[in-house]
Amino acid sequence: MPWSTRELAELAGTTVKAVRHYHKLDLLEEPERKENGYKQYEVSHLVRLLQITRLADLGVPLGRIATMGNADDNPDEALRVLDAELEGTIARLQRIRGELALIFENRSPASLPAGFGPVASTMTETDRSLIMIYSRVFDDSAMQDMQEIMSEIPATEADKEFEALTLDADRATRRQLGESLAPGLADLLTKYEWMRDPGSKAPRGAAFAQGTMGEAIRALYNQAQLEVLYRAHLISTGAHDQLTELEAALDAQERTAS
Amino acid sequence: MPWSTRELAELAGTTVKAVRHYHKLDLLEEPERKENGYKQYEVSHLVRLLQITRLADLGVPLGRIATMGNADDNPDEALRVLDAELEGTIARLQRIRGELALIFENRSPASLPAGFGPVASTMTETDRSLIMIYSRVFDDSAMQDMQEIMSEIPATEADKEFEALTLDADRATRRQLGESLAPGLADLLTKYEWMRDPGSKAPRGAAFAQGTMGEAIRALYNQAQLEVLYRAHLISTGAHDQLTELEAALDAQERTAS
DNA sequence: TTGCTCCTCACGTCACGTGAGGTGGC
DNA sequence: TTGCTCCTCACGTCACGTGAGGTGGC
Repeated sequence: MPWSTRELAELAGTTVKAVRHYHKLDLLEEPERKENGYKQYEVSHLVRLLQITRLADLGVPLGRIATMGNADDNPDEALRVLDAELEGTIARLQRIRGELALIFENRSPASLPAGFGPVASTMTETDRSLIMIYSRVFDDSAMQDMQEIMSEIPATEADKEFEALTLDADRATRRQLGESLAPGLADLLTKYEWMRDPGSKAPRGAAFAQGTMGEAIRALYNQAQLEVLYRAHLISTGAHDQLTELEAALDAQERTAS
Repeated sequence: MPWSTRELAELAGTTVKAVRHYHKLDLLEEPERKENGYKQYEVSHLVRLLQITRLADLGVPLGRIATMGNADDNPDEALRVLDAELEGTIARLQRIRGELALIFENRSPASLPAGFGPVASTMTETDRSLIMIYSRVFDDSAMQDMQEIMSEIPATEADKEFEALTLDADRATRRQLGESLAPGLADLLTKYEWMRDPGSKAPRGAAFAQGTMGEAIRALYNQAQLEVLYRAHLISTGAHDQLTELEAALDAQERTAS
């Protein structure tokens, strides 16, 4: 007594839909039918179906099963290929699990690049956004340095004040804060020479790096913070002329406003 | 200067199509557009896109990313789930690699159930088909026994003769071969008690097992072989009456034919 | 008649990729 | 005008799953 589609599927440990799918792909021959159109499967179909499901369970794509013939031949090139693919997949998944382990260990947000986990708790949302963007612009050595900075240099009072600085901060406050931040910035520029020329650590070019960094900083800080950053930058690089120019421009602005 | 779709995608290390896909799934907000309809992405979009690609790279499904909010929160339940899934996936793939290693080691056909690799070379195509089908009908202990039989009991002259037996084999040949095979079969029935009642090792029921086995055997052996098997079975189980009946039936058949 | 099986489309899933067909910018 | 970019559908991929809508068997 031949088998119905359901019986065949259950014998092979698969589903009716899968069997029909294999017919459509010409992996499995269609059997004779009864007068009413019902399919009648024979042992040959079962054997073939078992071959298909075995290979499919091993992870061989159906398209490859088709070209493997009956695959009862000896260990095929296709299986070697599959094995190599599996090796790669396993390695990739294990790397991911490694990253997840670090995330769990540090309770760090998943979106930070690897390595910043341990210092994530000391970072503001703005810091994190900047780091995410920088990691797309700078090379690994630069990111290493930034990580070092984050973990080794404690936030000063001035840093905290800077973070909290609002748009309406007055000029004296902005000037003082710029001056307070300058020494720390100068230290950084001494310790990390490349920061004077960040483009040198940007694989996609200095112009690209400058543009992206600028865009990020302008979006993430308010106007008062941007001025303070600019002041600290000018002081720490000894650009006194430009500092004088800035003060003059602000004088002019105030006069216009009043 | 805001970014175009392509620029944004490249900054984030992904593709234009992926970005558009995230829009369609409402994972990423659509930016303002220029008069000509071109999209203009800001830093906020880049930050969000980097979050999305990071999670997607970790293997979080996009639908889950959507419900994770900005996912900048601490290690989320979703990541624990993901980690557990990864653990399972890796284990499964490693099991598969283990099976592949056995296949390579024994140069055995992939479609045989695990364990039959080492004896595959001694098996005929018919043997392999039978084993594949039996493995869907009998439990592991029964399959273990069959493997033992295959590996420990060498093929006799009679076995080889049986395999080669064609439909036109004459009655004397059939009778002799049945008698030659009977002692081996009797040994099996002594050593493996359950073979007298194979249904006892069939998780899906004795009737199902009988039906499937019968179907398989009838399809894989020719009429002469089937008769020889029947003879050996009757002799080894001591069913002399039925053997006499068989001979009588064959006598009658010959008379009719002549 | 009822409930169950079998059949054949056709569309859905997942994360995009691949054109098609049209427009804008230089 | 040419070549390149951007845009929006619409369909394809992979291995089936999920109905829909209809028929046969008891």
